[in-house]
Amino acid sequence: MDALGFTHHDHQHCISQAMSAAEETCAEQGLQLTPQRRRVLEILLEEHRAMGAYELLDVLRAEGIGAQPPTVYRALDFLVSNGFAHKIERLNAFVACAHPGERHAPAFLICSDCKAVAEMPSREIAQAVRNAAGTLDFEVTRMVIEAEGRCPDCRTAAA
Amino acid sequence: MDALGFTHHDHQHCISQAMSAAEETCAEQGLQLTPQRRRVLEILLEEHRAMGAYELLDVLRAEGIGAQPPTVYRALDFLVSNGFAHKIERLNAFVACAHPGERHAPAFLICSDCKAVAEMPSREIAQAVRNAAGTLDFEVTRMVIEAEGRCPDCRTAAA
DNA sequence: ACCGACCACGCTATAACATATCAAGCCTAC
DNA sequence: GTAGGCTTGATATGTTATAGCGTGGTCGGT
Repeated sequence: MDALGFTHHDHQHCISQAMSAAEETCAEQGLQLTPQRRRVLEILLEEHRAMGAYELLDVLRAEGIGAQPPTVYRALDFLVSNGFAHKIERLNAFVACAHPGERHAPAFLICSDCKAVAEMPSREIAQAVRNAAGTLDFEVTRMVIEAEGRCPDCRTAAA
Repeated sequence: MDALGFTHHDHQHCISQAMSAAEETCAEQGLQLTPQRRRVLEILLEEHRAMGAYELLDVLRAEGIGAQPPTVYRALDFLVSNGFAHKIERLNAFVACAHPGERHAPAFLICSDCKAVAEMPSREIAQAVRNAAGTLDFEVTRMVIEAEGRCPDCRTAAA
């Protein structure tokens, strides 16, 4: 199951593209894409789905890296802070960003059946949130937008 | 700090009103508002803010109820499932519903400074989410909409 | 009255997620 | 070369959530 979008595509291509984008952004902004950070991002891109921190930890350990929870959380903090990955609050899990580089409020679709996660267009949603918040004189700095339901594949399968 | 809305109001009134609404709804739908469930809802209404499950547990224990984590989580499951309370995913915390009875996709404002939580109007946001999901042929059954930022009081205080 | 289905609850244990803290290494800038 | 900042390693602990199993109560059918 394709977990970043519900459409199929050239997987190797999007991994290398995303890694290049990350390298470029880090170079531009003086951020250090260290081996751990790099590897965690690669894993997220390879697996192409939402993964828990401890699941990532297992992967690192399987590779012989004697990692501890803080190692993974630190890498994730870096990736999330700099827009290379997002946290899915509903799942307490993390996913590689589908649009690195672009400034955006992330918004997700989560399939209850197959657990796939996709980023969806969020401009109108973000605007609606800011409007609603504005009526209460509230200034928004960050949004969590996550919709749960059934992805096209699972709808077809269930029908 | 007022945690259900950012406006002040008659607190006792909204507690009794919400409890009545809950009783009525349960009676209508054949749901059992048992003592635990009732007490947890009351606590949420009284405290009028987002509370963690273990914080609720502490309150119950302080009252001499020898509760365990599953006790609280079961009560919360019931309340959330039936629309009497909501979970704030961003905080891993729970809050009494500000509009019990009304069918609505909840949407929240969370103040980063004072931690107050308010429900905001969600109709337009919910529609925008459904629209965006529709473009990916995704059927939405549940939404998490949470905006973090600064509430009017804290904005004023900071200025 | 008895039985079985269903539901809520009590309890123990443990899983899963996340952070505090302190020490050590490594750049690089002055 | 040494001070400061950033990254890492390592231990421990804090916080949130669920699994699993047994008990008792209620209600409808017989």
